[in-house]
Amino acid sequence: MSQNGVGVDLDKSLGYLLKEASSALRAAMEEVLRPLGMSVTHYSCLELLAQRPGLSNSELARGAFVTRQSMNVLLQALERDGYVTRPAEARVGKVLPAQLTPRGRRSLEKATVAVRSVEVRMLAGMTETEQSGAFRILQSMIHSLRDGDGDDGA
Amino acid sequence: MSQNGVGVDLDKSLGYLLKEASSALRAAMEEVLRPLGMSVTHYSCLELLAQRPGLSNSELARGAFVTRQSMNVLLQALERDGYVTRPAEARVGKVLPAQLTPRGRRSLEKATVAVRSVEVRMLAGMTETEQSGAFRILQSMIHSLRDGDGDDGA
DNA sequence: GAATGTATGTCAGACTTCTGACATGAGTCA
DNA sequence: TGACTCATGTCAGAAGTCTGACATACATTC
Repeated sequence: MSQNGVGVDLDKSLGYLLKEASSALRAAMEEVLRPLGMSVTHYSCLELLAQRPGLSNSELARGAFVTRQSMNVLLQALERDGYVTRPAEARVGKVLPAQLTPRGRRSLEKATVAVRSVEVRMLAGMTETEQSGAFRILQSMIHSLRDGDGDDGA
Repeated sequence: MSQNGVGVDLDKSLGYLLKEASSALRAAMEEVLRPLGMSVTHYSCLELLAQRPGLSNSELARGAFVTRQSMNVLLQALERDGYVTRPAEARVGKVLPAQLTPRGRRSLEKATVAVRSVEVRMLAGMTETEQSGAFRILQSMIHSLRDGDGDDGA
């Protein structure tokens, strides 16, 4: 079970640790959202719409880190069940701005409380300084990863 | 596109940022692994086996953050294609220790190089101190999230 | 020794997400 | 105006992952 001395040192890889943390966060969120009959992507979509009303399907997809095809499947279900509304036709271009219905907003309320409790638990034992340090570091990672996106920027 | 002043402040959520970073890492890994015909889970499985030969299906699943059923599907394919071997019968219990074949090891080599380059890119612009800080912070998050796993430990 | 609890490997089916493809609309540029 | 590029919404099929279930094997307890 412990290190075999091979040398690649998975135990010390920040990438692995990042994946581990993200996995733990997702699991914790799933756990508190399940009783509400909501998946993480489902919640993400609603939360995004609450904070930025009028987001399009593609924008929601980017915000929830899935493809626009996946988000479309979800959005159609949410629309069918009355959590979200979209105009039948686009006022400009093809973009259909989505809005939460009162039902969607109501459904989101409990979920937000549950998710926030998870985030609070995650941050437990970290000082303010450490939290802002984590913020900076994660942003640095994101920027570095997206910077050279396969093509060298030479 | 920018903050609407609603108040939940997704932009400042460490949970969201963690998901964003993890998503960027996964995307970067997929990008370099795709030319090698390998998925992230596929690579994770091989890397785990290289570092800890003899891991069982269930242990590999935990290491790659998927269910043992998902890992089983992958393992059977890897076995069929000659990247991995498992004994036909368990020497003790039901555990079947898996091993990389020479072909599996060869296949892993290029992938390891590719993935390491991604990790190096991710860490670019971070000092040693920041990296160890990131390490500690991520571990703290993981521990806190798993600590109270739904039931209060009272 | 028997009963219980826990962990494993595996099969089957359902669900989610993805890749590929197409048509449409806006913006740019000659 | 016309050609070109880019982004969007959407459909269809494929691939990956999950939940549920079952049989089996070990450990603990009585």
